[in-house]
Amino acid sequence: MITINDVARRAGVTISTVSKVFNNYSGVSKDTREKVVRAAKELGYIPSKTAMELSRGVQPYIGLIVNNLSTNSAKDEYLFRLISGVQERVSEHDLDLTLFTKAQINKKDYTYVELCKHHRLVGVILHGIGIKDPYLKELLNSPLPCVLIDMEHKGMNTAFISTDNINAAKDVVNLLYGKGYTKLCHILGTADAAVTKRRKEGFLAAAAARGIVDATIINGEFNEQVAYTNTKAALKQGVNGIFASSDIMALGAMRAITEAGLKPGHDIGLVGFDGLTTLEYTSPSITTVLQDFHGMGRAAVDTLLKIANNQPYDVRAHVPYKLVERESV
Amino acid sequence: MITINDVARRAGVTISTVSKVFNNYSGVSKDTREKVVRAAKELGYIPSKTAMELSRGVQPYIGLIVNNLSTNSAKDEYLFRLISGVQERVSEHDLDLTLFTKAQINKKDYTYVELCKHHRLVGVILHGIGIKDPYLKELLNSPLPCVLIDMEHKGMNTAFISTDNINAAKDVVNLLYGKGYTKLCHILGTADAAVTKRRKEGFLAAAAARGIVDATIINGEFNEQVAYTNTKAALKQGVNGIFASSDIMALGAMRAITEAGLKPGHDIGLVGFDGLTTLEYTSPSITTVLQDFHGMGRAAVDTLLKIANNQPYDVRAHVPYKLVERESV
DNA sequence: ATGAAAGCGCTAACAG
DNA sequence: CTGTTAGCGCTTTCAT
Repeated sequence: MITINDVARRAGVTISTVSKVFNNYSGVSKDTREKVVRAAKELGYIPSKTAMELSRGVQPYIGLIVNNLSTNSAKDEYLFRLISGVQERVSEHDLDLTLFTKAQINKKDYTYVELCKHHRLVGVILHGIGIKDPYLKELLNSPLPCVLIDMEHKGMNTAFISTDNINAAKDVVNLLYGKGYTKLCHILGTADAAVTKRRKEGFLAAAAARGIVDATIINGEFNEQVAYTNTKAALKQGVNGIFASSDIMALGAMRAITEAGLKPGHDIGLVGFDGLTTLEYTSPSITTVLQDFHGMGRAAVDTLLKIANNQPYDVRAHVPYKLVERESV
Repeated sequence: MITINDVARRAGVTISTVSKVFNNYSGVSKDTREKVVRAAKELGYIPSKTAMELSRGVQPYIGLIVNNLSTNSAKDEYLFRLISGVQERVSEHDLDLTLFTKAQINKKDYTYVELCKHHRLVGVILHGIGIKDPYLKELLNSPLPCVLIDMEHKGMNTAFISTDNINAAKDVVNLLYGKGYTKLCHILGTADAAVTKRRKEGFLAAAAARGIVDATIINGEFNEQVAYTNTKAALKQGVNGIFASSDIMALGAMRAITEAGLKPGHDIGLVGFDGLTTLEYTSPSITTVLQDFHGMGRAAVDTLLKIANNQPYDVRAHVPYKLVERESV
């Protein structure tokens, strides 16, 4: 490995001069600078990031912890968008992203705090970690900067980022209502998820505002099959405007609807939540709330750095969503 | 930051003893070991990865360079699977994954080789980097271990991993033929992609084996719209068995077919390539070749480490695929 | 079994 | 402007 010493020797200067050149510091004559640059190029010198980090004492890594990376289901799509947004913004800040999954961390029985310290993370972005996680609390109560995506646990240096689930849900209800679907039904996600609660909240508020008090609420657990089964039952009760709390569940609902001989967008209105590409290609295509996970990823990085740098930051931030109207309403 | 010195002081030993304890070396009495462990725990000591790396001189990172992470199209799905496989296997080896995109690298005008050196990569896995890339050649000709996914450029410490595109394409043809679709049409991907060539090769070989010499070949450029347009024209020529070189193009072809008043799986056979979830949800659902990108990611990591450790490795390896038969044939 | 000391590659005062 | 020197936190001989 070519080190700063090799370059110094070749250029006939000392290592501190070489260091100055590579850090673009002033106080190096043009001549020397050129000599150094030439020597470095000839030797193919690349500064060691490790040594820089150690001597500078900086921690140029941002962690992203997600529940699972290999579910192999369609809903991975938004996780991908999240990763892509985080990665993009991290690299714009000249930092590196380090990706972790919950399973992998647990296997090494690290706590999250230990993980962050060991990996020199300035902070960590979390997604899909349930509050039941034993180590989450410790992390949130530590001074380590955290940004939670779609989660709402309080912590000391913690911020939340999500879609404005309440208003999005209201928009959905208003859309359904506006199209004449008034026998409303809401398919819930898993009960402990913050997004489930918020969307339900928005749904109920908007329904009430329209004078609807007999809306049906069923469980879907963010699962296609469960949504399918329960929708089937709900259809027998005569609902005609279904708002699923996730696209996966909308897909299940759609199957139930079709099998019941009904036609979404005609006899019945159906809206999902997430923005999976797949919903564009079904027949009929399904209306959904398009969440900007890429944007959330970017925002999360910025917020994290603000926290880390003791700058003022919003504890709760929303990223714009878009209600995409398709054939199913 | 708590360092090894703090622990040593507290435990009443020297840092070399602490180091030995944390590396599980022999030559430390049970008593001392316990003292050290206790002191470390009390202080919340976590060893610095940076310092370990520097003093050991090791490079525990594996790079994954992809063309682009933010295309926001359905085909991101397989990229996600690739990342997830790489990440999983990398972590099983107790290494870290560092993710790069081509755009981001170019912006910093690094060559890939420089990037790898600076980021202390033991090697790099590449996907979607065109041979026209000016820095790719340099990388391949360097001693740096490389594994290429779906690419076929030779290099000095380089291996390729992909689906067995030729045989998969043959299987597709045989399936279509077996179902009675004999007026075959193949929609090509972008001309310079290795996978395009291989799939075409398989298609032609299998068609010829069946005595079909008048197969239609059209361009699709891995683009839904292009595939749609060209399929429309091909349909007028009377083709009835279409093999698209990617699922995205199959989606375009499907639209053309439907608009022409034909019914896939009835009047016409349609098969895609990739395994996008979306194809499961279209009506009719579309038959496709399911590629195991997760497995490719895992295999890539293993191969990379073999190259890095001077172990024998297969320059070319295939990961099993699965022809998933659905309603479109 | 334990400790002293050199060194990994680089940065950053401080001298000259 | 350039060089000297003391770290950064840890590993690793080599003595003791």
